[in-house]
Amino acid sequence: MGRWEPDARGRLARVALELYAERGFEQTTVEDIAERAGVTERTFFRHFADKREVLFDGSAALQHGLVDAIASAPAGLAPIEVVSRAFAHVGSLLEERRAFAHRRAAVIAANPALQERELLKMASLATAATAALRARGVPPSDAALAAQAGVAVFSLAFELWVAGAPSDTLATIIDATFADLRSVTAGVAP
Amino acid sequence: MGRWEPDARGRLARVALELYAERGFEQTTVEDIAERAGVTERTFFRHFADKREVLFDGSAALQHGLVDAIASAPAGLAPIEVVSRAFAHVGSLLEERRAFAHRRAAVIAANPALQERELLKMASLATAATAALRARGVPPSDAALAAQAGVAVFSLAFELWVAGAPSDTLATIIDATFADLRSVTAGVAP
DNA sequence: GTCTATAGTCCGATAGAC
DNA sequence: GTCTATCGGACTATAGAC
Repeated sequence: MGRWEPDARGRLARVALELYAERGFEQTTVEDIAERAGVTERTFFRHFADKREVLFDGSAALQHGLVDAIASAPAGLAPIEVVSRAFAHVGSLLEERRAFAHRRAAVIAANPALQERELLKMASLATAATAALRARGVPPSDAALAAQAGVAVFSLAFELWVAGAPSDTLATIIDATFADLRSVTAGVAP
Repeated sequence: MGRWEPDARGRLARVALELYAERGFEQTTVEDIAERAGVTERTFFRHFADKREVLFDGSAALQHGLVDAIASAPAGLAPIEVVSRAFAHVGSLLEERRAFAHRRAAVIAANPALQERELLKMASLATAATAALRARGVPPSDAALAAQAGVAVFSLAFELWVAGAPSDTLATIIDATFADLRSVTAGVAP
Protein backbone atom coordinates (compact mmCIF):
# COMPACT_ATOMS: atom_id res chain seq x y z
CA MET A 1 0.00 0.00 0.00
CA GLY A 2 1.27 3.42 -0.94
CA ARG A 3 2.08 6.40 1.16
CA TRP A 4 -1.09 8.20 0.12
CA GLU A 5 -4.70 7.25 -0.33
CA PRO A 6 -5.33 6.98 -4.07
CA ASP A 7 -7.44 9.38 -6.14
CA ALA A 8 -6.76 12.61 -4.30
CA ARG A 9 -8.35 14.47 -7.22
CA GLY A 10 -11.65 12.62 -7.01
CA ARG A 11 -11.76 13.00 -3.23
CA LEU A 12 -11.16 16.73 -3.51
CA ALA A 13 -13.95 17.12 -6.06
CA ARG A 14 -16.44 15.16 -3.94
CA VAL A 15 -15.52 16.92 -0.70
CA ALA A 16 -15.68 20.35 -2.35
CA LEU A 17 -19.25 19.77 -3.58
CA GLU A 18 -20.18 18.51 -0.12
CA LEU A 19 -18.79 21.55 1.66
CA TYR A 20 -20.11 24.08 -0.87
CA ALA A 21 -23.54 22.55 -0.36
CA GLU A 22 -23.24 22.46 3.44
CA ARG A 23 -21.96 25.94 4.19
CA GLY A 24 -21.83 27.79 0.88
CA PHE A 25 -19.04 28.45 -1.61
CA GLU A 26 -17.65 31.61 -0.03
CA GLN A 27 -17.83 30.22 3.50
CA THR A 28 -15.65 27.30 2.43
CA THR A 29 -11.87 27.74 2.27
CA VAL A 30 -9.56 25.65 0.15
CA GLU A 31 -7.91 24.63 3.41
CA ASP A 32 -11.26 23.19 4.62
CA ILE A 33 -11.55 21.10 1.47
CA ALA A 34 -7.97 19.91 1.57
CA GLU A 35 -8.21 19.01 5.23
CA ARG A 36 -11.36 16.91 4.84
CA ALA A 37 -9.85 15.21 1.80
CA GLY A 38 -6.70 14.41 3.76
CA VAL A 39 -4.23 16.41 1.65
CA THR A 40 -2.65 19.83 1.85
CA GLU A 41 -3.84 23.07 0.29
CA ARG A 42 -0.95 22.89 -2.13
CA THR A 43 -2.21 19.60 -3.53
CA PHE A 44 -5.60 21.13 -4.24
CA PHE A 45 -4.04 23.78 -6.45
CA ARG A 46 -1.95 21.24 -8.32
CA HIS A 47 -5.14 19.49 -9.44
CA PHE A 48 -7.39 22.50 -9.92
CA ALA A 49 -6.47 25.94 -11.18
CA ASP A 50 -8.76 27.63 -8.70
CA LYS A 51 -11.49 27.16 -6.13
CA ARG A 52 -14.28 27.13 -8.75
CA GLU A 53 -12.74 24.75 -11.23
CA VAL A 54 -13.13 21.82 -8.85
CA LEU A 55 -16.86 21.74 -9.66
CA PHE A 56 -16.24 21.46 -13.41
CA ASP A 57 -14.06 18.41 -13.58
CA GLY A 58 -16.45 16.57 -15.87
CA SER A 59 -16.93 19.33 -18.41
CA ALA A 60 -14.10 18.23 -20.70
CA ALA A 61 -15.67 14.78 -21.01
CA LEU A 62 -19.03 16.37 -21.78
CA GLN A 63 -17.43 18.48 -24.49
CA HIS A 64 -15.79 15.44 -26.04
CA GLY A 65 -19.10 13.63 -26.04
CA LEU A 66 -20.73 16.53 -27.85
CA VAL A 67 -17.95 16.90 -30.42
CA ASP A 68 -17.90 13.17 -31.13
CA ALA A 69 -21.66 13.13 -31.59
CA ILE A 70 -21.44 16.00 -34.07
CA ALA A 71 -18.59 14.38 -35.99
CA SER A 72 -20.32 11.02 -36.24
CA ALA A 73 -23.78 12.28 -37.22
CA PRO A 74 -25.14 10.98 -40.56
CA ALA A 75 -24.04 13.00 -43.58
CA GLY A 76 -26.55 15.29 -45.23
CA LEU A 77 -28.33 16.38 -42.06
CA ALA A 78 -29.03 20.08 -41.63
CA PRO A 79 -26.62 21.68 -39.10
CA ILE A 80 -29.38 22.43 -36.59
CA GLU A 81 -30.48 18.82 -36.75
CA VAL A 82 -26.92 17.62 -36.15
CA VAL A 83 -26.67 19.88 -33.13
CA SER A 84 -30.06 18.86 -31.83
CA ARG A 85 -29.21 15.16 -31.93
CA ALA A 86 -25.77 15.75 -30.42
CA PHE A 87 -27.17 17.62 -27.43
CA ALA A 88 -29.88 15.03 -26.91
CA HIS A 89 -27.09 12.44 -26.81
CA VAL A 90 -25.19 14.46 -24.22
CA GLY A 91 -28.41 14.79 -22.28
CA SER A 92 -28.79 11.05 -22.11
CA LEU A 93 -25.27 10.82 -20.68
CA LEU A 94 -26.21 13.26 -17.91
CA GLU A 95 -29.34 11.25 -17.12
CA GLU A 96 -27.16 8.60 -15.49
CA ARG A 97 -25.78 11.17 -13.06
CA ARG A 98 -29.08 12.78 -12.29
CA ALA A 99 -28.70 13.05 -8.50
CA PHE A 100 -25.17 14.43 -8.78
CA ALA A 101 -26.14 16.87 -11.53
CA HIS A 102 -29.01 18.23 -9.46
CA ARG A 103 -26.94 18.72 -6.33
CA ARG A 104 -24.23 20.43 -8.35
CA ALA A 105 -26.74 22.67 -10.12
CA ALA A 106 -28.16 23.85 -6.79
CA VAL A 107 -24.70 24.82 -5.55
CA ILE A 108 -23.92 26.73 -8.75
CA ALA A 109 -27.29 28.48 -8.77
CA ALA A 110 -26.54 29.83 -5.30
CA ASN A 111 -23.36 31.68 -6.29
CA PRO A 112 -22.66 34.20 -9.07
CA ALA A 113 -18.95 33.40 -9.18
CA LEU A 114 -19.80 29.78 -9.97
CA GLN A 115 -22.37 30.85 -12.55
CA GLU A 116 -19.66 32.83 -14.31
CA ARG A 117 -17.52 29.74 -14.58
CA GLU A 118 -20.45 27.67 -15.82
CA LEU A 119 -21.16 30.26 -18.51
CA LEU A 120 -17.52 30.10 -19.58
CA LYS A 121 -17.79 26.31 -19.91
CA MET A 122 -20.94 26.71 -21.97
CA ALA A 123 -19.18 29.20 -24.21
CA SER A 124 -16.34 26.73 -24.60
CA LEU A 125 -18.91 24.08 -25.53
CA ALA A 126 -20.30 26.40 -28.21
CA THR A 127 -16.83 27.07 -29.61
CA ALA A 128 -16.05 23.35 -29.76
CA ALA A 129 -19.40 22.62 -31.42
CA THR A 130 -18.78 25.37 -33.97
CA ALA A 131 -15.43 23.85 -34.87
CA ALA A 132 -16.94 20.37 -35.14
CA LEU A 133 -19.65 21.65 -37.48
CA ARG A 134 -17.13 23.47 -39.65
CA ALA A 135 -15.16 20.23 -39.89
CA ARG A 136 -18.29 18.75 -41.48
CA GLY A 137 -18.24 21.49 -44.10
CA VAL A 138 -20.85 23.77 -42.54
CA PRO A 139 -20.18 27.44 -43.41
CA PRO A 140 -18.62 29.39 -40.50
CA SER A 141 -21.51 31.71 -39.69
CA ASP A 142 -24.09 28.91 -39.87
CA ALA A 143 -21.90 26.76 -37.67
CA ALA A 144 -21.58 29.47 -35.04
CA LEU A 145 -25.31 30.19 -35.01
CA ALA A 146 -26.33 26.54 -34.84
CA ALA A 147 -23.85 25.92 -32.02
CA GLN A 148 -24.95 28.98 -30.03
CA ALA A 149 -28.58 28.05 -30.50
CA GLY A 150 -27.79 24.55 -29.33
CA VAL A 151 -26.13 25.76 -26.16
CA ALA A 152 -29.02 28.12 -25.43
CA VAL A 153 -31.50 25.28 -25.83
CA PHE A 154 -29.38 22.95 -23.72
CA SER A 155 -29.06 25.46 -20.87
CA LEU A 156 -32.77 26.15 -20.84
CA ALA A 157 -33.66 22.47 -21.05
CA PHE A 158 -31.26 21.71 -18.21
CA GLU A 159 -33.03 24.28 -16.03
CA LEU A 160 -36.40 22.75 -16.82
CA TRP A 161 -35.05 19.28 -16.09
CA VAL A 162 -33.75 20.32 -12.68
CA ALA A 163 -36.93 22.18 -11.78
CA GLY A 164 -39.37 19.68 -13.26
CA ALA A 165 -40.90 16.32 -12.61
CA PRO A 166 -38.55 13.32 -12.21
CA SER A 167 -40.42 11.48 -14.95
CA ASP A 168 -39.19 13.77 -17.74
CA THR A 169 -35.82 12.84 -19.18
CA LEU A 170 -33.33 15.53 -20.15
CA ALA A 171 -33.10 14.24 -23.73
CA THR A 172 -36.87 14.53 -24.15
CA ILE A 173 -36.89 18.08 -22.80
CA ILE A 174 -34.02 19.01 -25.12
CA ASP A 175 -35.94 17.74 -28.15
CA ALA A 176 -39.04 19.65 -27.14
CA THR A 177 -37.06 22.83 -26.51
CA PHE A 178 -35.43 22.63 -29.95
CA ALA A 179 -38.90 22.37 -31.46
CA ASP A 180 -40.00 25.43 -29.49
CA LEU A 181 -36.95 27.36 -30.68
CA ARG A 182 -37.87 26.63 -34.27
CA SER A 183 -41.37 28.02 -33.73
CA VAL A 184 -40.14 31.07 -31.85
CA THR A 185 -37.50 32.05 -34.42
CA ALA A 186 -40.03 31.51 -37.20
CA GLY A 187 -42.15 34.15 -35.50
CA VAL A 188 -45.18 31.97 -34.76
CA ALA A 189 -46.70 30.67 -31.54
CA PRO A 190 -45.46 27.11 -30.78
CA MET B 1 -13.13 74.22 -6.09
CA GLY B 2 -13.32 71.00 -4.12
CA ARG B 3 -10.70 69.07 -2.29
CA TRP B 4 -10.70 66.29 -4.92
CA GLU B 5 -10.75 66.20 -8.68
CA PRO B 6 -14.34 65.40 -9.70
CA ASP B 7 -15.53 62.11 -11.29
CA ALA B 8 -13.16 59.69 -9.60
CA ARG B 9 -15.34 56.82 -10.86
CA GLY B 10 -15.01 57.87 -14.50
CA ARG B 11 -11.27 58.42 -14.15
CA LEU B 12 -10.82 54.99 -12.59
CA ALA B 13 -12.77 53.35 -15.42
CA ARG B 14 -10.76 55.13 -18.12
CA VAL B 15 -7.41 54.51 -16.44
CA ALA B 16 -8.21 50.84 -15.88
CA LEU B 17 -8.98 50.27 -19.56
CA GLU B 18 -5.77 52.11 -20.45
CA LEU B 19 -3.61 50.02 -18.16
CA TYR B 20 -5.29 46.70 -19.00
CA ALA B 21 -4.60 47.48 -22.66
CA GLU B 22 -1.00 48.59 -22.04
CA ARG B 23 0.29 45.79 -19.85
CA GLY B 24 -2.51 43.24 -19.56
CA PHE B 25 -5.21 42.63 -16.94
CA GLU B 26 -3.22 40.39 -14.65
CA GLN B 27 -0.11 42.51 -14.82
CA THR B 28 -2.08 45.50 -13.58
CA THR B 29 -2.74 45.89 -9.85
CA VAL B 30 -5.58 47.87 -8.37
CA GLU B 31 -2.91 50.02 -6.75
CA ASP B 32 -1.55 50.90 -10.22
CA ILE B 33 -5.00 52.04 -11.33
CA ALA B 34 -5.73 54.01 -8.17
CA GLU B 35 -2.35 55.73 -8.31
CA ARG B 36 -2.69 56.87 -11.91
CA ALA B 37 -6.24 58.05 -11.20
CA GLY B 38 -5.02 60.00 -8.19
CA VAL B 39 -7.02 58.17 -5.53
CA THR B 40 -6.36 55.41 -3.01
CA GLU B 41 -6.91 51.69 -3.49
CA ARG B 42 -9.76 51.93 -1.01
CA THR B 43 -11.60 54.37 -3.26
CA PHE B 44 -11.41 51.94 -6.16
CA PHE B 45 -13.19 49.24 -4.19
CA ARG B 46 -15.79 51.73 -2.99
CA HIS B 47 -16.83 52.31 -6.61
CA PHE B 48 -16.31 48.83 -8.06
CA ALA B 49 -16.96 45.49 -6.43
CA ASP B 50 -13.84 43.97 -7.96
CA LYS B 51 -11.04 44.45 -10.44
CA ARG B 52 -13.13 43.19 -13.38
CA GLU B 53 -16.27 45.15 -12.76
CA VAL B 54 -14.55 48.42 -13.65
CA LEU B 55 -14.79 47.45 -17.34
CA PHE B 56 -18.55 46.91 -17.18
CA ASP B 57 -19.71 50.24 -15.86
CA GLY B 58 -21.97 50.85 -18.87
CA SER B 59 -23.73 47.50 -18.86
CA ALA B 60 -26.63 48.60 -16.65
CA ALA B 61 -27.43 51.42 -19.07
CA LEU B 62 -27.30 48.98 -21.97
CA GLN B 63 -29.70 46.67 -20.17
CA HIS B 64 -32.12 49.50 -19.50
CA GLY B 65 -31.98 50.47 -23.16
CA LEU B 66 -32.85 46.93 -24.16
CA VAL B 67 -35.67 46.55 -21.66
CA ASP B 68 -37.19 49.90 -22.62
CA ALA B 69 -37.04 49.00 -26.29
CA ILE B 70 -38.84 45.71 -25.61
CA ALA B 71 -41.48 47.38 -23.46
CA SER B 72 -42.19 50.10 -26.00
CA ALA B 73 -42.31 47.91 -29.11
CA PRO B 74 -45.59 47.99 -31.07
CA ALA B 75 -48.24 45.60 -29.80
CA GLY B 76 -48.95 42.47 -31.82
CA LEU B 77 -45.37 41.85 -32.94
CA ALA B 78 -44.04 38.31 -32.65
CA PRO B 79 -41.63 37.95 -29.67
CA ILE B 80 -38.62 37.26 -31.88
CA GLU B 81 -39.39 40.40 -33.87
CA VAL B 82 -39.63 42.46 -30.68
CA VAL B 83 -36.26 41.14 -29.56
CA SER B 84 -34.70 41.68 -32.96
CA ARG B 85 -35.72 45.33 -33.08
CA ALA B 86 -34.70 45.92 -29.47
CA PHE B 87 -31.19 44.59 -30.04
CA ALA B 88 -30.84 46.56 -33.26
CA HIS B 89 -31.74 49.64 -31.23
CA VAL B 90 -29.10 48.82 -28.61
CA GLY B 91 -26.65 48.26 -31.45
CA SER B 92 -27.24 51.75 -32.75
CA LEU B 93 -26.47 53.12 -29.27
CA LEU B 94 -23.13 51.31 -29.29
CA GLU B 95 -22.31 52.67 -32.72
CA GLU B 96 -21.64 56.08 -31.14
CA ARG B 97 -18.96 54.58 -28.92
CA ARG B 98 -17.36 52.51 -31.60
CA ALA B 99 -13.71 53.27 -30.81
CA PHE B 100 -14.23 52.67 -27.09
CA ALA B 101 -16.19 49.48 -27.68
CA HIS B 102 -13.46 48.09 -29.90
CA ARG B 103 -10.64 48.87 -27.46
CA ARG B 104 -12.67 47.35 -24.62
CA ALA B 105 -13.48 44.24 -26.66
CA ALA B 106 -9.80 43.64 -27.38
CA VAL B 107 -8.93 43.81 -23.68
CA ILE B 108 -11.72 41.39 -22.76
CA ALA B 109 -10.84 38.96 -25.56
CA ALA B 110 -7.31 38.74 -24.15
CA ASN B 111 -8.35 37.45 -20.73
CA PRO B 112 -10.59 34.54 -19.67
CA ALA B 113 -11.46 36.11 -16.32
CA LEU B 114 -12.87 39.13 -18.14
CA GLN B 115 -14.71 36.90 -20.60
CA GLU B 116 -16.41 35.23 -17.66
CA ARG B 117 -17.67 38.54 -16.41
CA GLU B 118 -18.87 39.51 -19.88
CA LEU B 119 -20.77 36.26 -20.16
CA LEU B 120 -22.43 36.94 -16.81
CA LYS B 121 -23.52 40.37 -18.06
CA MET B 122 -24.92 38.77 -21.21
CA ALA B 123 -26.82 36.24 -19.08
CA SER B 124 -28.18 39.10 -17.04
CA LEU B 125 -29.25 40.81 -20.27
CA ALA B 126 -31.09 37.64 -21.28
CA THR B 127 -32.85 37.42 -17.92
CA ALA B 128 -33.94 41.04 -18.12
CA ALA B 129 -35.16 40.58 -21.70
CA THR B 130 -37.11 37.49 -20.66
CA ALA B 131 -38.85 39.44 -17.90
CA ALA B 132 -39.62 42.32 -20.28
CA LEU B 133 -41.17 39.93 -22.79
CA ARG B 134 -43.27 38.23 -20.12
CA ALA B 135 -44.51 41.65 -19.07
CA ARG B 136 -45.88 41.96 -22.63
CA GLY B 137 -47.80 38.74 -22.14
CA VAL B 138 -45.39 36.39 -23.93
CA PRO B 139 -45.53 32.87 -22.44
CA PRO B 140 -42.56 32.09 -20.16
CA SER B 141 -40.80 29.48 -22.27
CA ASP B 142 -41.19 31.50 -25.49
CA ALA B 143 -39.88 34.56 -23.71
CA ALA B 144 -36.80 32.74 -22.44
CA LEU B 145 -36.03 31.25 -25.86
CA ALA B 146 -36.50 34.50 -27.74
CA ALA B 147 -34.32 36.35 -25.22
CA GLN B 148 -31.56 33.72 -25.31
CA ALA B 149 -31.63 33.67 -29.08
CA GLY B 150 -31.40 37.46 -29.10
CA VAL B 151 -28.34 37.48 -26.86
CA ALA B 152 -26.67 34.79 -28.97
CA VAL B 153 -27.28 36.80 -32.13
CA PHE B 154 -26.10 40.01 -30.47
CA SER B 155 -22.86 38.43 -29.25
CA LEU B 156 -22.11 36.96 -32.65
CA ALA B 157 -22.96 40.18 -34.44
CA PHE B 158 -20.77 42.12 -32.04
CA GLU B 159 -17.83 39.86 -32.88
CA LEU B 160 -18.41 40.35 -36.59
CA TRP B 161 -18.67 44.10 -36.09
CA VAL B 162 -15.37 44.26 -34.23
CA ALA B 163 -13.60 42.02 -36.72
CA GLY B 164 -15.17 43.45 -39.87
CA ALA B 165 -15.07 46.46 -42.12
CA PRO B 166 -15.68 49.89 -40.56
CA SER B 167 -18.43 50.54 -43.11
CA ASP B 168 -20.82 47.97 -41.63
CA THR B 169 -22.93 49.24 -38.75
CA LEU B 170 -23.67 47.00 -35.77
CA ALA B 171 -27.43 47.39 -36.23
CA THR B 172 -27.18 46.17 -39.83
CA ILE B 173 -25.10 43.17 -38.82
CA ILE B 174 -27.58 42.34 -36.06
CA ASP B 175 -30.49 42.37 -38.52
CA ALA B 176 -28.60 40.12 -40.94
CA THR B 177 -27.61 37.73 -38.17
CA PHE B 178 -31.22 37.42 -36.99
CA ALA B 179 -32.19 36.52 -40.55
CA ASP B 180 -29.45 33.89 -40.64
CA LEU B 181 -30.65 32.45 -37.34
CA ARG B 182 -34.12 32.03 -38.77
CA SER B 183 -32.76 30.08 -41.74
CA VAL B 184 -30.47 27.96 -39.61
CA THR B 185 -33.12 26.97 -37.08
CA ALA B 186 -35.54 26.23 -39.91
CA GLY B 187 -32.99 23.71 -41.14
CA VAL B 188 -32.30 25.24 -44.54
CA ALA B 189 -29.23 26.95 -46.01
CA PRO B 190 -29.48 30.76 -45.68
C1' DG C 1 -7.33 54.39 6.71
C1' DT C 2 -5.51 50.17 8.79
C1' DC C 3 -5.61 45.32 9.46
C1' DT C 4 -6.41 40.69 8.15
C1' DA C 5 -8.02 36.39 5.85
C1' DT C 6 -7.78 33.95 1.74
C1' DA C 7 -6.59 32.92 -3.06
C1' DG C 8 -3.17 31.66 -5.85
C1' DT C 9 2.17 31.37 -7.34
C1' DC C 10 7.01 29.93 -6.94
C1' DC C 11 10.70 27.58 -5.09
C1' DG C 12 12.66 23.36 -3.53
C1' DA C 13 12.50 18.71 -1.04
C1' DT C 14 10.82 14.00 -0.64
C1' DA C 15 8.87 9.55 -1.46
C1' DG C 16 6.99 5.94 -4.09
C1' DA C 17 6.17 3.63 -9.01
C1' DC C 18 8.19 2.00 -13.22
C1' DG D 1 17.65 6.64 -13.14
C1' DT D 2 13.27 8.82 -14.43
C1' DC D 3 8.60 10.17 -13.70
C1' DT D 4 4.95 11.65 -10.99
C1' DA D 5 2.52 13.00 -6.80
C1' DT D 6 2.98 14.77 -2.44
C1' DC D 7 4.41 18.30 1.10
C1' DG D 8 6.43 22.83 3.31
C1' DG D 9 7.17 27.49 3.45
C1' DA D 10 7.48 32.11 1.69
C1' DC D 11 5.36 35.42 -1.00
C1' DT D 12 1.90 38.94 -3.48
C1' DA D 13 -2.65 40.79 -4.45
C1' DT D 14 -7.43 40.81 -3.83
C1' DA D 15 -11.12 41.91 -1.13
C1' DG D 16 -13.60 42.40 3.08
C1' DA D 17 -13.78 43.79 8.10
C1' DC D 18 -13.18 47.01 11.58
